[in-house]
Amino acid sequence: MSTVFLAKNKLIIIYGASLALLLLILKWLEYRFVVVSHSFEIYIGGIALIFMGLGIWLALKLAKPKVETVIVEVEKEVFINSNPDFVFNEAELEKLGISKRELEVLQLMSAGLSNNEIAEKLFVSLNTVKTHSSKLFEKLDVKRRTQAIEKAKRLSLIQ
Amino acid sequence: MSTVFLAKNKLIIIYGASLALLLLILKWLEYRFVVVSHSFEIYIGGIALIFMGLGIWLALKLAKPKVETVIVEVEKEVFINSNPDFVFNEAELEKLGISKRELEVLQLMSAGLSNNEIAEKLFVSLNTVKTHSSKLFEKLDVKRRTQAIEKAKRLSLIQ
DNA sequence: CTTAAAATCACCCTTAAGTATGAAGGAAAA
DNA sequence: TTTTCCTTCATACTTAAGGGTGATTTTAAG
Repeated sequence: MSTVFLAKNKLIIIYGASLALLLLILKWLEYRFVVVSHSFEIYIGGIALIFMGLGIWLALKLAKPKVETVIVEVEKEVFINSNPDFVFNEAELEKLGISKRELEVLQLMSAGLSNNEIAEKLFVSLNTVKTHSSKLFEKLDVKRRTQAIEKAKRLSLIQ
Repeated sequence: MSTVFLAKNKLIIIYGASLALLLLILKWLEYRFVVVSHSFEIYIGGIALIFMGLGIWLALKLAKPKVETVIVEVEKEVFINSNPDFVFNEAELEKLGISKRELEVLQLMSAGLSNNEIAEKLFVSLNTVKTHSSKLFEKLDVKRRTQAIEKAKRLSLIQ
């Protein structure tokens, strides 16, 4: 308890001790002043210097440290896989009669997946994916998946 | 020149002026001391307070600020699908070692053309297109043309 | 409760895509 | 001048993609 008290009030104790020491020096200087009567300016100068030093020390110890914040900008590239100004063209989707599952297949096609990978991802057979893609090509009036991707992107059916 | 000098030595000038003012106060207090002979302690206390204040002010003014480095990660959004502000990533193209002809094939692939159509358009044989596309896939580290298109768009190699 | 569309899957077949390997001419760099 | 890369093309082969047809089950709408 007492050690904690000492540690917490360390600065105050040091400051108090310093003041006591200063008073002693003052008394001694006063005595000297009485003996050597014409050293008044030196005495005042000493007091001034000591208290200025104390002020500096106090300020440096107690003042909140000035913090100069240096902002280092670290560029972190974030690839956005979605166009911010992408608006899904639901009207066109309905107009073409493309179903939910077909759209899913289309999106995965566009991501570069093969029919087999799409089948695995959607937990259906390869044949199912082929059926979906075939119907998709009919509805989009295209012949290949690459054309389907190009057209779907152009029509804002996919991002 | 003189204004610059004044600005640069502002602190020193202010400090000098403060010292001059203090000397005046000192002299005045000295006069008071002569008149009212028993106010010595008050005089000393005043000196002490003034110089301590000066010390504190000096310390606060002249103290070197602690430099705190704050690393701020600035997310640099890299949009890849937006057509209007498309910037061709030539650096990435060179980095991957993709040739002019390979880029042409890539662009036509992305437009939805088949290898045969690309061959016709570029007046080369189907085998040549296949060679180009194979090397393209190697360089892009992909396995299919749909993947190549997706990655190339992501890297801003094509629009 | 029908009915139609959607989703699922299968089989067979054709075509396209992609791999591997080799080769030859041309242009630019070492 | 040699070397390297690009471009071109060929053959043979494997795998993926796509078309056609038919069938079953599920789901949502009339």
